[in-house]
Amino acid sequence: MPRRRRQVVAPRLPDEAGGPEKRRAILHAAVRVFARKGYHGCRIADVARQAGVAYGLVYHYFRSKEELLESVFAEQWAIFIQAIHAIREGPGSAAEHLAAVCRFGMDVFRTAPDAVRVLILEVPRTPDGLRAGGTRRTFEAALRLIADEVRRGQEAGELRRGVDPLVAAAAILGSLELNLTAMVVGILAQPAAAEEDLERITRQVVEVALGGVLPRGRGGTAG
Amino acid sequence: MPRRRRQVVAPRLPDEAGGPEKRRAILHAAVRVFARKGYHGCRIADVARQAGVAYGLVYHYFRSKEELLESVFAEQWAIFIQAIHAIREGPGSAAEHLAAVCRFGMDVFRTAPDAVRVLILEVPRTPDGLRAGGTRRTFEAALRLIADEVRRGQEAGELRRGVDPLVAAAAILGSLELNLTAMVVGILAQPAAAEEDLERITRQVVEVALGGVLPRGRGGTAG
Amino acid sequence: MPRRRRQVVAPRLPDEAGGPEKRRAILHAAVRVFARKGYHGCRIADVARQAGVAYGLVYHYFRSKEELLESVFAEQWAIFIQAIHAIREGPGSAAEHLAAVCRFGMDVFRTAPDAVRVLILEVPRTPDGLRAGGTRRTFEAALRLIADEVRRGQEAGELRRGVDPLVAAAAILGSLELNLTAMVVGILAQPAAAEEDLERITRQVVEVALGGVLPRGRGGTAG
Amino acid sequence: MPRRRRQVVAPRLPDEAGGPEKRRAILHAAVRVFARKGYHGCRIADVARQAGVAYGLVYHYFRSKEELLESVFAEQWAIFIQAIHAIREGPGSAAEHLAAVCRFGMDVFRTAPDAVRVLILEVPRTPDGLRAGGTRRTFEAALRLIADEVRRGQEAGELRRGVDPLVAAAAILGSLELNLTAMVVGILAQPAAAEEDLERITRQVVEVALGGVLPRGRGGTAG
DNA sequence: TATGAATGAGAGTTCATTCAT
DNA sequence: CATGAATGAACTCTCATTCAT
Repeated sequence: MPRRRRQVVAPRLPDEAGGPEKRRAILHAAVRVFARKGYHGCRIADVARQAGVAYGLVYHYFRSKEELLESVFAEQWAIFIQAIHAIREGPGSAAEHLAAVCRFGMDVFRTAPDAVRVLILEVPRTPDGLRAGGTRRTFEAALRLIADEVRRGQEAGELRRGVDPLVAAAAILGSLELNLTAMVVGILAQPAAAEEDLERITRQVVEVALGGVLPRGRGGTAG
Repeated sequence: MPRRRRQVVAPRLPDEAGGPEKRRAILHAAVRVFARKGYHGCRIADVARQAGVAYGLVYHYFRSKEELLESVFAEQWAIFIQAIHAIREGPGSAAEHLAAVCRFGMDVFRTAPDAVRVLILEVPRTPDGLRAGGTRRTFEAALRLIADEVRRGQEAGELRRGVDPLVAAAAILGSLELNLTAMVVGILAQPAAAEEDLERITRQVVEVALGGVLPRGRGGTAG
Repeated sequence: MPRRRRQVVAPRLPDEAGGPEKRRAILHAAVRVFARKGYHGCRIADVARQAGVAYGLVYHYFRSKEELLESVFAEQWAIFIQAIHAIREGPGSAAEHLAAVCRFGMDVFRTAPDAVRVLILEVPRTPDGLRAGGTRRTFEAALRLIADEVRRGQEAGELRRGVDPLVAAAAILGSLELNLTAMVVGILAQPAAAEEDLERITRQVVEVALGGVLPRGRGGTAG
Repeated sequence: MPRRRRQVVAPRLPDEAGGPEKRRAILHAAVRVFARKGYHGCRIADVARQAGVAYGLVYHYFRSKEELLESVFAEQWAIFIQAIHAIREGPGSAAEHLAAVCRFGMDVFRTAPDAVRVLILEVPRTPDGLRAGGTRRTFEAALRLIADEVRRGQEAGELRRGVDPLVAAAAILGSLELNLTAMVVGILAQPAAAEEDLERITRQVVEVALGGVLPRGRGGTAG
């Protein structure tokens, strides 16, 4: 099996969203502040100070604190979803695509741990969290996108059949997420860890997320 | 493969440990209220009203709102960890043990969806969340417990070697958690769903969490 | 002038007020706790703990926290007023009587600094303080008692005439009080200071309170 | 005895130093409210209402209720200390200076009884009162300033030697304070009293504070 | 007498949001 | 666009007081 993974990753973090410079400064500051103090633990004033803009300007660009978080979330997930799309349209099998998705997530953590921190730990804290609103829709969209890729793989005979693609997608994303969480909170290696450590963990996460823990060739499952 | 899973499960929800009756009422009410309105979205008054006690009594038993959440968390996870221990000491292979753990998580959701909701969605939102404090320690303990079981399975030759047990444990718990999340937020079936739906999902979650999505007998991994 | 002061002092601190033992324990504890943490800075629970009695017992003996403070105040001032009476009825001139009063105040501070602390710093903090209620009446009574002694001295030709006895009384008590305050807060010597230091300060306080700062034999006043 | 006292007084109440208009309004309102209901007996809402500003604005300018009281205290004593400095640098003997200080205190009471009420009755009741913090330092500074003037008088031979200047200073301020207290609580004349009453009391306070109650020409002291 | 769990009004503080400039 | 003073509702926590035992 070829080791040419990078060719399907295509991360290319767009280093800006739309809008004027100060708006981006606020968004960028929000990521850092949310990551450091948490959504509920920070004040609009903190974001404004971090962005180097006046208090009131935050409200010029965002209707409310919640909308600010949603914007952060939407922007980050847009990147993630965009990456998934790029990967899907790239070469490789469905399994390779899914692996590339995991790999991309781990890479982003290496590059921008704050953003991952916010996505993983803070986003569900918005007043209605994943229960309703744009955040939930975005989350569901990502899940279905992965599930769709699983289905394609099943149809192509590359992936095991008989598993609900949605369950499989949740398992893959969940594996990725909890491993990221473990890194975020310091149970696994920190983002500042040595390159090879991160690389090794990444490889294992991909391996387990897709291949499970059971030995190859073993018949049924454990349950 | 035999279908005698229940023999290793041994859930036995203890009717909530120590403390006087009113204390337990408050704890129980907190689970419901946190589940319904979220930790940040509810007031102590809501908990007191739900418990049918006076406002001040909450502060008679718990130092602060945060401590109340931590107590809920500790109590719920104690149940989960206790179940893991019981499962480990029961009969069956490591793989069966891990499967039983997943199964137990899904069962609890069926029995007490509010508790799962709080554990999954609310706990990480305490002021310091998983970053520090007893909550983080409890989380890490559970993770290491699972990892230990994985290691035992690897040593016994029942599970694939070459995978960091901690990574594998995070993958298993993450699969479980995100599938539960998907159910909690309604993307997958609700807890009120038909028995057979839940049973089917449970089986699949276990299957994917442990066995991955790659077909049996296939050699390496996808990445 | 004779140096036989002690003969007119007759302090004799009654080491108990009426009521059962536990009541006295509470009163005694209140003095210590009020002295250490202040009336508004302490809770009934603190007093109960210090007294070694149950929470509710405080309310068995005292109608309210305020009544507890008033009881402390009344008891302490009763001692002070009783001493003034004893001094008045003892031998010596009016000036000697007044000096003995000051001396008594300083002596009590040496013996029971906590009690003085409460009288000086805490009593006026009761909800209505010196503005109304029994506390104010007690304070006024003491002031008038001193003023009366001044008047007697003036009539006997021992003290300067032409000064309102009430003003003079306030001046004497004020001198005493602010010197005690300075000691209480540590600007002057602490109660733990060497005997001779306290003795010297006491002598000077008496001297200045009664004799002023102007040199003897000088005609009018400075103003 | 010359009646030219006013030349050394130089009160000149600065119309309350720095800060925007609303800040001063809050400070001014705090003086009135603290004077009327006491520090512990009033709520921030009372101050805000009295100042005609919104609740939250109090916290925009002052970190806490306690800081508000400290600010009131600091501002009032700044005026007092400034007056003492002005008096010291003005013409006249040390005795005249001390008399002018007493006179100034009495004058302020006539002009702004509320401020005096707060200084006398409320300030020591802040959580740590005179025991620690800026309040205690300010108090000590004033005391030492007076003591210094006493020392100068002693060195110039205008005042009796052999008295600790600090004790003498405490006696003078104490005389002043307790006479003010007696006026504040209504035992002596009210600030609304006739001019001549206040003038007479003022004269007597000065006379007693500096000259004591012993007759002129009498040798030793009473104690 | 004695206990301490139970009560609930009250107040300090925070901070998202608005608005005049 | 930009600013930051001004607003006030909301909420946590405290603690004096009551009461059943």
